[in-house]
Amino acid sequence: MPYPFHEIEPKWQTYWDDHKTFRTEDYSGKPKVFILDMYPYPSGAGLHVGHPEGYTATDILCRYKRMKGFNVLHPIGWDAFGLPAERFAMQTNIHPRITTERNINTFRRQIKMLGLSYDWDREVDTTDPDYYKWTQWIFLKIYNSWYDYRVNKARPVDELVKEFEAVGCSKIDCSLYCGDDHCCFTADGWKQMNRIEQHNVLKNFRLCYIAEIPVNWCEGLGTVLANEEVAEWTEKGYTVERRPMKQWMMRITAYAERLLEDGKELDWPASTVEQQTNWIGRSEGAEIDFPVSGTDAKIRVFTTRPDTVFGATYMVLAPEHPLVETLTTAEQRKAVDDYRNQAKLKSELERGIETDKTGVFTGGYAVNPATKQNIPIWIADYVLMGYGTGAIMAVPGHDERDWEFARKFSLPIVEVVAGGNVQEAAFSNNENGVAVNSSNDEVSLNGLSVADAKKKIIEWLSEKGIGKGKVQFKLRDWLFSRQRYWGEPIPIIHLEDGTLKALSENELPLRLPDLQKFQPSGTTESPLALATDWVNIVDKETGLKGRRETNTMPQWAGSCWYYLRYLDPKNDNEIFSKEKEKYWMPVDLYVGGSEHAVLHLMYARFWHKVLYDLGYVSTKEPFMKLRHQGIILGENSKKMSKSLGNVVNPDDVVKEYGADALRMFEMFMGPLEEMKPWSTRGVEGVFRFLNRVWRLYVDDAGNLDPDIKDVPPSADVERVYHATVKKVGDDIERLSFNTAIAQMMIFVNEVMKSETKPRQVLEPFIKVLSPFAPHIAEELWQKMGHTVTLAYESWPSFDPAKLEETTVEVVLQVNGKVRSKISVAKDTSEHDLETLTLADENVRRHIDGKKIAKKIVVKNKLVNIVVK
RNA sequence: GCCAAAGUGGCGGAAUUGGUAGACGCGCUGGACUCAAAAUCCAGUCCGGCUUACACCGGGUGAGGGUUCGAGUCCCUCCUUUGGUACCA
Repeated sequence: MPYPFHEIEPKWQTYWDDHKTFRTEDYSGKPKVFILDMYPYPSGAGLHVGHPEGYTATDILCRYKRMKGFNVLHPIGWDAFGLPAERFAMQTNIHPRITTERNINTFRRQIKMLGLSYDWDREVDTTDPDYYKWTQWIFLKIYNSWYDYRVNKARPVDELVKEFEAVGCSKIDCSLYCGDDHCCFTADGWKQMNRIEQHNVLKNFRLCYIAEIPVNWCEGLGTVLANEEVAEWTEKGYTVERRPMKQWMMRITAYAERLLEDGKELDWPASTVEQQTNWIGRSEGAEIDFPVSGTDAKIRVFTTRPDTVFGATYMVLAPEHPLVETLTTAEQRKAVDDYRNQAKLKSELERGIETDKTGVFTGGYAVNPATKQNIPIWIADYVLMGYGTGAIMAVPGHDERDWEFARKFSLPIVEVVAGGNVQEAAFSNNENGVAVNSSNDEVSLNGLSVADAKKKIIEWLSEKGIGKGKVQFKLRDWLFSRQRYWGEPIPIIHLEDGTLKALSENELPLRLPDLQKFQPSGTTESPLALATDWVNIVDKETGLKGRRETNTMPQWAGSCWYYLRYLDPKNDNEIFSKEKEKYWMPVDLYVGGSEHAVLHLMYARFWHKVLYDLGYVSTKEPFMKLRHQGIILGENSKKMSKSLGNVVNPDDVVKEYGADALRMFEMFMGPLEEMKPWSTRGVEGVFRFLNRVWRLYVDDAGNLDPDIKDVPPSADVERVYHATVKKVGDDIERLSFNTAIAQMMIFVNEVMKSETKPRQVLEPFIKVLSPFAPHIAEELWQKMGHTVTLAYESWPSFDPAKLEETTVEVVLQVNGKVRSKISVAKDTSEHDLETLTLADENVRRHIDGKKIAKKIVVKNKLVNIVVK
């Protein structure tokens, strides 16, 4: 008969619930630790076996830390806005609120079934108006802030207005905001502007703004997607097209440098930090203006190799570049128009697949500012409008792409860095090269290293006002709006005079209106556009008619700050109390899937930094230590999927083997971070172990085994016990749960072998087991005669002296090969070891008649005799 | 193509600092208990050779090379797998 997990698991879950065993006190005298799980999206399919993996790992750590005397914050909640619920609503007209609630209830039941020690009084739900009120509040904070590059932080727009009133924009580098410096104004100039004019100046500064840009429109989903999201949905078979649309953007680019810099200090998986680094894509170089021949226009390019400017023999603009229109000559008009139309039809993806270079000549020429020569201007789709300035100076001698293009269209190739053969291939990997053919009347780079040449040419360009050093990022601003119903409404009103008006804080939450139908509006607007009563309003302050923003926030919004709401989840007056934030933050350990490496984890860091700048949080970074749990594959080592029929349902596993067995198996499978296949046999293995544990303590009648007595343990049992306490503790700290479980198995095997059942080791062993298998542990603890939960019992200590064996096995090697093993007293001297080795029969066989060249003796470990 | 991580028995994996490779579990083989089965318990299990047996010998951590008394662990080259990225100027 297997042990009665069916009875004891619900029993203890009820006990923990009734006693609020895991409720966390703020400001207890104990040291704090904040251990966070990535909260789930409560899908209709229920929990899958991937969820318990990360959740059990953190649960074990939390239960261990409680026993070690820590005040542990370990909350859970629901990332419940999202597309699946809305798509279901489109098909059924059942309100997503209803399906969401149903799914949350399922998830909550399943999570409780696993015995996870969350503080359920801190549960959050992103779709709850009491929660999204604060998501909207943060949106307003971001909207009402601007990034002050002088002090490198976000500041309230109010302060900017005060500065404008005092000194105009004289102290601000406007080019960082509106992109040109012709609009500058004095204090008087500011005061003379009307409301609309002032509004239009400020919108260039806000961290949140509306822009008309080419976005990723997904017809199938009826919404736009952020660049970061495109891959996910195209993989699922949706098509995404580029389309210019007015969308809300967040100026995450202002934080590029800090996201990069602060990321270096985090205890995160290196690959995750690197993914973010790559996504941010910092490169140093220069912006250079190339005058267009015969006009006043200039083409601005970004290059990382300003030192090669003398080798720029032509220019290339992206087909969408605004100057193409004016540059194109009559003869080239048709070819250019054809090419541009072709390029428009091609998606980014198609552009990427084609490696063959294409392009057409515009007929226009620019002047290379270094050589003063006329160089032709082409358009080609290998230049992307979205990066840099959408235009390049082409240096075919030292850039592979330019070289290919020049070859194909017979454009001149000039060597400006010596060391390669530019007629045969671009010499681009030339950081050790020396500049040549690079001089004019004013400046010469010849003979300089690449690094020095860069420095010198940037100086010259700056002096002449034709260029300057520049750091360019691949990161773009975050496309923040979605054409959906089931998301947080954006608390903004579009007034009839064309201005935007943000709601004030006391108007929050701006609730979603109830809809009867959830189909797309038929235009590119969200279904909210059809809720006319909700959408159309009259602004009380100005009397102007207005229309509410019909876009909603992306799913990431709620998860950008949920960890903060856990600190003070019921606070109606403020987002969270500052004192509580100071006490609990930062998150000490965050565990979740690596699929969020650049999305959630970067957006959350961004919001956190804005809140930090504005003084609402006290740490620069939210998540100090991050670990990813690996994906669990199906039994056939393939990704779990319905179509392959290899999906494992945690409900079934718990029904058959119990939650403790499921938890233990998921931890025993292998290292937390690795991908690993499911194995039903493996579950049975740990289930067998739990049954052995049960039989160790409980007799056939279900009572505490009378053989458990106050008898001294054997030397072996005692040693293994102390080793187990040490190893399990150490392994939990290292999140190395598989080896901790192996050690517990060794302990149980050892006690089973022994004649006696000494209470003095068996009782504390229950505590060691309890983080992993809390239900069976509580039950055994009770059978031992205890009346309250063991959750706050202190973790057993071990005696280092007891760990040490009095005799050790020493390996005897000849030429590095093991020839014999001897058992000697611990700390036998090196001299004695050597003597013993040379006397060993088997060693002698291998050294007799040979010359001993060297003897290596490592105390308590080995002796190696080297012979020739 | 580029970047990163990883390759260990029949399988999942262990070896934390360069020092006994294969802990622990699964599976398999044999045995005990049983009318029988399940469950449980005991023994064995990297591959090969030799042996009645104890033992002993050879090989072995993706491949090849190197450093070292000694390498799964460090270095070089290559192969494979997984993840990320893809004309980013």
